[in-house]
Amino acid sequence: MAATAEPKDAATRTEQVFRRLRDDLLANRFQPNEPLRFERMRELYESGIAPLREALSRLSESGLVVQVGQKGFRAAPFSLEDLHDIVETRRKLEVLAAQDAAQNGSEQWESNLVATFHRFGKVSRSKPETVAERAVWEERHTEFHRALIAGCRSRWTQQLWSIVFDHAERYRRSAIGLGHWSENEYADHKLLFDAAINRDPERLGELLHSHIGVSAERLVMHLSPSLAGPKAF
Amino acid sequence: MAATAEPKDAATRTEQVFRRLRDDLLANRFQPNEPLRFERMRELYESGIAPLREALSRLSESGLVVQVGQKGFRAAPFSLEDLHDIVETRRKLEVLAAQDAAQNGSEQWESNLVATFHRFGKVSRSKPETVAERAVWEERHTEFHRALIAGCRSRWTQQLWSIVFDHAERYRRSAIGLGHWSENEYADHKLLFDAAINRDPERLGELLHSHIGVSAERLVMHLSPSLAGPKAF
DNA sequence: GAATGCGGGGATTTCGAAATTCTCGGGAAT
DNA sequence: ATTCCCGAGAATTTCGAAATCCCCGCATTC
Repeated sequence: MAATAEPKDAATRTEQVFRRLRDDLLANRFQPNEPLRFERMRELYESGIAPLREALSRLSESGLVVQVGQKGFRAAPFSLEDLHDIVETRRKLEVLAAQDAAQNGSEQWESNLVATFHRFGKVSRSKPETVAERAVWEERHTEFHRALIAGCRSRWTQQLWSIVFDHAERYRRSAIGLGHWSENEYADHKLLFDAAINRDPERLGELLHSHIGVSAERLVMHLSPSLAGPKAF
Repeated sequence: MAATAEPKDAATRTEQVFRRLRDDLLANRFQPNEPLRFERMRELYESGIAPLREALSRLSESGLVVQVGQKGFRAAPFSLEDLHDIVETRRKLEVLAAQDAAQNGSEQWESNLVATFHRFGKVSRSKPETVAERAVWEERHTEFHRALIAGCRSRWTQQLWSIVFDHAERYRRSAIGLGHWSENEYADHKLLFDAAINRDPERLGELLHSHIGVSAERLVMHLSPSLAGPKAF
């Protein structure tokens, strides 16, 4: 048996396509509202139509793609209104979940959070320059927030949080290259980390609330120009 | 142009299968954890395999069915733990959404709520006896709760609420025939309705919190015997 | 007797093509 | 000039069968 458990068999082709498609969507490798035609998808993902349709169907259920009538699939559109809603919904869920984790998280949650924050810290002390560095930073950042709420007792809250966090990440990553970066990413998250480890739900809630709010404001500032058009996309 | 908008073209076969499958799942016409084999599904829904797989994929994304490895699809299992989680998550979302609706709901939301409560009232003054009556009651009940939060400004909160409410409804309807019915369904919902119309978020929140809590307790009492087994299903 | 390896049967998964539907430009009628 | 209709091309949707994989019983071996 290997060191770390690796359940990622990538068993079925639908699964592979689903994961790669989701990655590409979150990385904005498709334009918002761009039609996802099968001919092109077949080449891109080296698959028949059946697995593609299944993966796209699943993604349409969580809103990353939209399926119109008999007109196929498109990458989900962007809009300032949607961004605002996403952020607010994520904020409520994450505050609830994190506070519950701070109160009821297990020993194992705590130690996993320490390890995850350590990994996040290593890539957050300086601004990521290359695309690859930025991708790693995003991964670690997501990992940290997930680890923060992983101690929450409600599986469903975590599941719903994942959905809106995905959408938030899609917006966030669309601002890469627009100079979207804050100098105190590390310090901000350190505060969250400390409040969680100190089991201080009150403070953790306040910090999270403002952290998400501030990040969102900065994001809206960067994205407003491109999203302000008359039609939402 | 017809009187009321009817966008239900039932255009694509996948859509039809999806809707019917979802209905059958919510009505517990499949046993929890029951394998959903394609041979049988083909006969039941008069469809090829492709639309079935797509519908099942979408349903697996929201958790009504689970897809195992290369072993196909099953109806989602039941467990007391899951029920508890569902109820708590729904409670938080619905309280948040309803309070926002009470504060910010439009004129149109208000009038639609009146109409919906009227329809609900007509079937809630006496206990539904036949299966058909009970089905109508469930429909109107869902309609009322949806209309209550429809005034909420957050589309995403409403969307996430829909997911957990579906699961809650599945549990609730599994208790039909076990004498699961309360005499004061009408009175309880009348209080909610009044608080919403009076734009009293504080009171509406409290009422909803206890309404969902009480309903859940009664439900757990009825379902505990069948769900208490060593294995979750 | 218990554990291991091997096929047969059944079920899922995937493919390639047929059927259906939509798009869009050109032409006729008003 | 504008509107409406129609048909060719293109794209989606659906089907039936081939390919693949899993379960399970049985024989073999230690």
